[in-house]
Amino acid sequence: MALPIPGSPVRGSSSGKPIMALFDLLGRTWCLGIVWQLSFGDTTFRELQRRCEDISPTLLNNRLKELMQLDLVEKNSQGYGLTIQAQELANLIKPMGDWSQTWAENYLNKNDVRDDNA
Amino acid sequence: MALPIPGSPVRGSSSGKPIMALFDLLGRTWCLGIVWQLSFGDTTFRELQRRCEDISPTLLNNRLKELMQLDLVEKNSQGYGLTIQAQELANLIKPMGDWSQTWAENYLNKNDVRDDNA
DNA sequence: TTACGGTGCTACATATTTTGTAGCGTTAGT
DNA sequence: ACTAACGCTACAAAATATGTAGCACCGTAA
Repeated sequence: MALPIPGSPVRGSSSGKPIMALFDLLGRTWCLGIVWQLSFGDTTFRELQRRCEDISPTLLNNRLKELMQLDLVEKNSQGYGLTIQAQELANLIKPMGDWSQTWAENYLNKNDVRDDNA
Repeated sequence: MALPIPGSPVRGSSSGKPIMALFDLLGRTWCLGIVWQLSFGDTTFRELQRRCEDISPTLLNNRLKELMQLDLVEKNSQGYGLTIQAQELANLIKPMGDWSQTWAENYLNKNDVRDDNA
Protein backbone atom coordinates (compact mmCIF):
# COMPACT_ATOMS: atom_id res chain seq x y z
CA MET A 1 0.00 0.00 0.00
CA ALA A 2 1.18 3.53 -0.69
CA LEU A 3 2.61 5.35 2.29
CA PRO A 4 0.37 8.08 3.67
CA ILE A 5 2.87 10.89 3.28
CA PRO A 6 1.66 14.06 4.94
CA GLY A 7 1.25 16.75 2.34
CA SER A 8 0.45 14.26 -0.39
CA PRO A 9 -2.79 12.59 -1.28
CA VAL A 10 -3.30 9.43 0.74
CA ARG A 11 -5.51 6.39 0.59
CA GLY A 12 -9.05 7.66 0.43
CA SER A 13 -8.02 11.28 0.79
CA SER A 14 -6.76 13.57 -1.91
CA SER A 15 -6.43 16.62 0.30
CA GLY A 16 -2.97 15.89 1.61
CA LYS A 17 -3.95 17.23 5.01
CA PRO A 18 -1.57 15.88 7.63
CA ILE A 19 -4.42 14.71 9.82
CA MET A 20 -5.73 12.62 6.93
CA ALA A 21 -2.33 11.08 6.36
CA LEU A 22 -2.18 10.28 10.05
CA PHE A 23 -5.64 8.74 10.02
CA ASP A 24 -4.74 6.68 6.99
CA LEU A 25 -1.64 5.42 8.77
CA LEU A 26 -3.25 4.75 12.15
CA GLY A 27 -6.26 3.25 10.41
CA ARG A 28 -4.21 0.34 9.16
CA THR A 29 -4.56 -2.97 10.93
CA TRP A 30 -2.56 -3.22 14.12
CA CYS A 31 -0.87 0.15 13.65
CA LEU A 32 -2.34 1.66 16.81
CA GLY A 33 -1.59 -1.55 18.67
CA ILE A 34 2.04 -1.50 17.59
CA VAL A 35 2.53 2.09 18.71
CA TRP A 36 0.76 1.25 21.95
CA GLN A 37 3.00 -1.73 22.62
CA LEU A 38 6.17 0.12 21.72
CA SER A 39 5.19 2.89 24.10
CA PHE A 40 6.01 0.47 26.90
CA GLY A 41 9.57 0.16 25.69
CA ASP A 42 11.83 -0.97 22.89
CA THR A 43 11.57 -4.56 21.84
CA THR A 44 12.65 -7.14 19.30
CA PHE A 45 10.70 -8.18 16.26
CA ARG A 46 9.62 -11.52 17.68
CA GLU A 47 8.81 -10.14 21.08
CA LEU A 48 6.72 -7.41 19.51
CA GLN A 49 4.98 -10.04 17.46
CA ARG A 50 4.10 -11.91 20.63
CA ARG A 51 2.87 -8.78 22.40
CA CYS A 52 0.63 -8.09 19.43
CA GLU A 53 -1.07 -11.43 19.90
CA ASP A 54 0.90 -13.25 17.25
CA ILE A 55 0.25 -10.81 14.48
CA SER A 56 1.56 -12.30 11.25
CA PRO A 57 5.21 -11.47 10.55
CA THR A 58 4.23 -10.28 7.09
CA LEU A 59 1.95 -7.64 8.48
CA LEU A 60 4.22 -6.67 11.35
CA ASN A 61 7.07 -6.15 8.97
CA ASN A 62 4.95 -4.08 6.63
CA ARG A 63 3.74 -1.87 9.47
CA LEU A 64 7.23 -1.41 10.86
CA LYS A 65 8.55 -0.42 7.44
CA GLU A 66 5.79 2.14 7.07
CA LEU A 67 6.28 3.49 10.57
CA MET A 68 10.02 3.76 10.03
CA GLN A 69 9.67 5.55 6.73
CA LEU A 70 7.37 8.05 8.37
CA ASP A 71 9.75 8.58 11.30
CA LEU A 72 7.54 7.08 13.97
CA VAL A 73 9.65 4.01 14.61
CA GLU A 74 13.38 3.45 14.45
CA LYS A 75 15.70 0.52 14.83
CA ASN A 76 18.10 0.48 17.71
CA SER A 77 20.20 -1.95 19.67
CA GLN A 78 17.11 -3.32 21.38
CA GLY A 79 15.28 -3.92 18.13
CA TYR A 80 12.53 -1.40 17.49
CA GLY A 81 11.47 1.71 19.36
CA LEU A 82 9.38 4.84 19.01
CA THR A 83 11.00 8.05 17.86
CA ILE A 84 10.75 11.10 20.10
CA GLN A 85 7.87 12.50 18.11
CA ALA A 86 6.09 9.16 18.13
CA GLN A 87 6.39 9.10 21.91
CA GLU A 88 4.44 12.33 21.94
CA LEU A 89 1.82 10.71 19.75
CA ALA A 90 1.77 7.74 22.11
CA ASN A 91 1.06 10.16 24.94
CA LEU A 92 -2.01 11.31 23.06
CA ILE A 93 -3.11 7.73 22.57
CA LYS A 94 -2.55 6.65 26.17
CA PRO A 95 -5.70 8.29 27.61
CA MET A 96 -7.71 6.12 25.26
CA GLY A 97 -6.94 3.26 27.60
CA ASP A 98 -9.04 4.81 30.34
CA TRP A 99 -11.69 5.93 27.95
CA SER A 100 -12.05 2.43 26.51
CA GLN A 101 -12.45 1.06 30.02
CA THR A 102 -15.43 3.31 30.72
CA TRP A 103 -16.80 2.64 27.28
CA ALA A 104 -16.64 -1.10 27.91
CA GLU A 105 -18.39 -0.73 31.27
CA ASN A 106 -21.17 1.35 29.78
CA TYR A 107 -21.59 -1.10 26.96
CA LEU A 108 -21.78 -4.11 29.19
CA ASN A 109 -24.13 -2.44 31.64
CA LYS A 110 -26.45 -1.63 28.81
CA ASN A 111 -26.34 -4.95 27.00
CA ASP A 112 -25.88 -7.45 29.79
CA VAL A 113 -28.88 -8.05 32.00
CA ARG A 114 -26.72 -9.25 34.86
CA ASP A 115 -25.58 -5.76 35.74
CA ASP A 116 -29.00 -4.20 35.39
CA ASN A 117 -30.42 -6.52 37.98
CA ALA A 118 -27.53 -6.42 40.37
CA MET B 1 -16.71 -7.98 9.86
CA ALA B 2 -17.45 -8.89 13.45
CA LEU B 3 -17.98 -5.95 15.76
CA PRO B 4 -15.12 -5.32 18.15
CA ILE B 5 -17.18 -5.66 21.32
CA PRO B 6 -15.17 -4.64 24.36
CA GLY B 7 -14.82 -7.61 26.65
CA SER B 8 -14.95 -10.09 23.81
CA PRO B 9 -12.23 -11.26 21.49
CA VAL B 10 -11.87 -8.95 18.50
CA ARG B 11 -10.22 -9.05 15.13
CA GLY B 12 -6.62 -9.97 15.73
CA SER B 13 -6.99 -9.91 19.48
CA SER B 14 -8.35 -12.66 21.66
CA SER B 15 -7.75 -10.83 24.92
CA GLY B 16 -11.01 -8.93 24.99
CA LYS B 17 -9.22 -5.93 26.44
CA PRO B 18 -11.28 -2.79 25.81
CA ILE B 19 -8.31 -0.96 24.36
CA MET B 20 -7.90 -3.72 21.79
CA ALA B 21 -11.56 -3.54 20.86
CA LEU B 22 -11.15 0.19 20.46
CA PHE B 23 -8.04 -0.18 18.32
CA ASP B 24 -9.81 -2.72 16.17
CA LEU B 25 -12.69 -0.32 15.67
CA LEU B 26 -10.63 2.80 15.07
CA GLY B 27 -8.26 0.82 12.88
CA ARG B 28 -10.95 0.32 10.28
CA THR B 29 -10.83 2.42 7.17
CA TRP B 30 -12.23 5.92 7.62
CA CYS B 31 -13.42 5.27 11.16
CA LEU B 32 -11.15 7.93 12.69
CA GLY B 33 -12.07 10.29 9.89
CA ILE B 34 -15.78 9.81 10.48
CA VAL B 35 -15.48 10.51 14.19
CA TRP B 36 -13.31 13.51 13.37
CA GLN B 37 -15.85 14.92 10.93
CA LEU B 38 -18.78 14.30 13.23
CA SER B 39 -16.96 16.11 16.01
CA PHE B 40 -17.63 19.29 14.05
CA GLY B 41 -21.35 18.73 14.26
CA ASP B 42 -24.22 16.48 13.30
CA THR B 43 -24.75 15.90 9.63
CA THR B 44 -26.67 13.91 7.05
CA PHE B 45 -25.50 10.75 5.37
CA ARG B 46 -24.71 12.39 2.05
CA GLU B 47 -23.09 15.42 3.61
CA LEU B 48 -20.90 13.19 5.74
CA GLN B 49 -20.00 11.26 2.64
CA ARG B 50 -18.86 14.45 0.97
CA ARG B 51 -16.87 15.57 3.99
CA CYS B 52 -15.13 12.24 3.97
CA GLU B 53 -13.92 12.83 0.44
CA ASP B 54 -16.60 10.78 -1.25
CA ILE B 55 -16.09 7.65 0.76
CA SER B 56 -18.21 4.92 -0.81
CA PRO B 57 -21.73 4.72 0.60
CA THR B 58 -21.22 1.02 1.27
CA LEU B 59 -18.33 1.69 3.57
CA LEU B 60 -19.86 4.73 5.21
CA ASN B 61 -22.98 2.79 6.00
CA ASN B 62 -20.99 -0.13 7.40
CA ARG B 63 -18.97 2.17 9.62
CA LEU B 64 -22.02 4.03 10.84
CA LYS B 65 -23.75 0.77 11.71
CA GLU B 66 -20.73 -0.37 13.67
CA LEU B 67 -20.37 2.96 15.42
CA MET B 68 -24.04 3.00 16.31
CA GLN B 69 -24.02 -0.52 17.67
CA LEU B 70 -21.09 0.39 19.86
CA ASP B 71 -22.77 3.56 21.10
CA LEU B 72 -20.39 6.02 19.50
CA VAL B 73 -22.82 7.39 16.94
CA GLU B 74 -26.55 7.89 17.05
CA LYS B 75 -29.21 9.04 14.64
CA ASN B 76 -31.04 12.24 15.34
CA SER B 77 -33.09 14.81 13.53
CA GLN B 78 -29.99 16.18 11.81
CA GLY B 79 -28.90 12.79 10.57
CA TYR B 80 -25.96 11.37 12.47
CA GLY B 81 -24.09 12.62 15.51
CA LEU B 82 -21.62 11.54 18.15
CA THR B 83 -22.89 10.26 21.48
CA ILE B 84 -21.75 12.01 24.64
CA GLN B 85 -19.08 9.43 25.28
CA ALA B 86 -17.90 9.58 21.70
CA GLN B 87 -17.53 13.34 22.07
CA GLU B 88 -15.10 12.63 24.88
CA LEU B 89 -13.22 10.29 22.59
CA ALA B 90 -13.21 12.97 19.92
CA ASN B 91 -11.63 15.31 22.45
CA LEU B 92 -8.81 12.83 22.82
CA ILE B 93 -8.41 12.65 19.07
CA LYS B 94 -8.47 16.40 18.49
CA PRO B 95 -4.89 17.09 19.65
CA MET B 96 -3.70 14.74 16.94
CA GLY B 97 -4.48 17.54 14.52
CA ASP B 98 -1.71 19.69 15.93
CA TRP B 99 0.62 16.76 16.29
CA SER B 100 0.14 15.75 12.68
CA GLN B 101 0.94 19.29 11.61
CA THR B 102 4.32 19.23 13.34
CA TRP B 103 4.93 15.71 12.10
CA ALA B 104 4.29 16.85 8.53
CA GLU B 105 6.66 19.81 8.90
CA ASN B 106 9.42 17.63 10.29
CA TYR B 107 8.92 15.11 7.55
CA LEU B 108 9.01 17.65 4.78
CA ASN B 109 12.02 19.47 6.24
CA LYS B 110 13.89 16.23 6.32
CA ASN B 111 12.92 14.93 2.91
CA ASP B 112 12.55 18.06 0.84
CA VAL B 113 15.75 19.88 -0.04
CA ARG B 114 13.92 23.16 -0.56
CA ASP B 115 13.51 23.74 3.13
CA ASP B 116 17.05 22.70 4.02
CA ASN B 117 18.47 25.34 1.73
CA ALA B 118 16.07 28.08 2.59
C1' DT C 1 32.31 -29.03 14.33
C1' DT C 2 28.06 -30.00 14.90
C1' DA C 3 23.87 -29.29 16.72
C1' DC C 4 20.51 -26.39 18.94
C1' DG C 5 17.55 -22.58 19.75
C1' DG C 6 16.36 -17.97 18.94
C1' DT C 7 16.20 -14.04 15.68
C1' DG C 8 14.67 -11.23 11.61
C1' DC C 9 12.39 -11.73 8.11
C1' DT C 10 10.28 -13.47 3.05
C1' DA C 11 7.02 -16.32 0.07
C1' DC C 12 2.75 -17.44 -1.15
C1' DA C 13 -1.94 -19.10 -1.24
C1' DT C 14 -6.37 -18.16 0.97
C1' DA C 15 -9.59 -15.25 3.13
C1' DT C 16 -11.39 -10.86 4.16
C1' DT C 17 -12.12 -5.99 3.35
C1' DT C 18 -12.56 -1.92 0.50
C1' DT C 19 -13.71 0.51 -3.70
C1' DG C 20 -16.52 2.23 -7.14
C1' DT C 21 -20.49 2.40 -9.78
C1' DA C 22 -25.23 1.79 -10.62
C1' DG C 23 -29.54 2.40 -9.07
C1' DC C 24 -33.87 1.74 -6.03
C1' DG C 25 -37.46 3.68 -3.09
C1' DT C 26 -38.71 7.89 -0.63
C1' DT C 27 -39.44 12.74 0.41
C1' DA C 28 -39.69 17.96 -0.63
C1' DG C 29 -40.21 21.69 -3.59
C1' DT C 30 -42.37 23.99 -7.98
C1' DA D 1 -45.83 15.49 -12.84
C1' DC D 2 -41.13 16.72 -12.77
C1' DT D 3 -36.90 17.48 -10.58
C1' DA D 4 -33.57 17.02 -7.15
C1' DA D 5 -31.94 15.44 -3.21
C1' DC D 6 -31.98 11.90 0.28
C1' DG D 7 -30.64 7.25 2.65
C1' DC D 8 -29.13 3.44 1.42
C1' DT D 9 -28.29 -1.55 -1.07
C1' DA D 10 -26.16 -4.72 -4.67
C1' DC D 11 -22.41 -6.47 -6.65
C1' DA D 12 -18.09 -7.25 -9.07
C1' DA D 13 -13.25 -5.89 -9.14
C1' DA D 14 -9.27 -4.51 -6.62
C1' DA D 15 -6.59 -4.15 -2.59
C1' DT D 16 -5.27 -5.95 2.11
C1' DA D 17 -4.65 -9.16 5.75
C1' DT D 18 -3.98 -13.86 7.56
C1' DG D 19 -1.59 -17.87 8.44
C1' DT D 20 1.76 -21.23 7.60
C1' DA D 21 6.16 -22.67 6.11
C1' DG D 22 10.70 -21.95 6.02
C1' DC D 23 15.37 -19.64 5.00
C1' DA D 24 19.66 -17.39 6.47
C1' DC D 25 21.98 -15.72 10.37
C1' DC D 26 23.56 -15.42 14.87
C1' DG D 27 25.31 -17.17 19.85
C1' DT D 28 25.87 -20.98 23.01
C1' DA D 29 27.33 -25.27 24.34
C1' DA D 30 28.48 -30.03 23.83
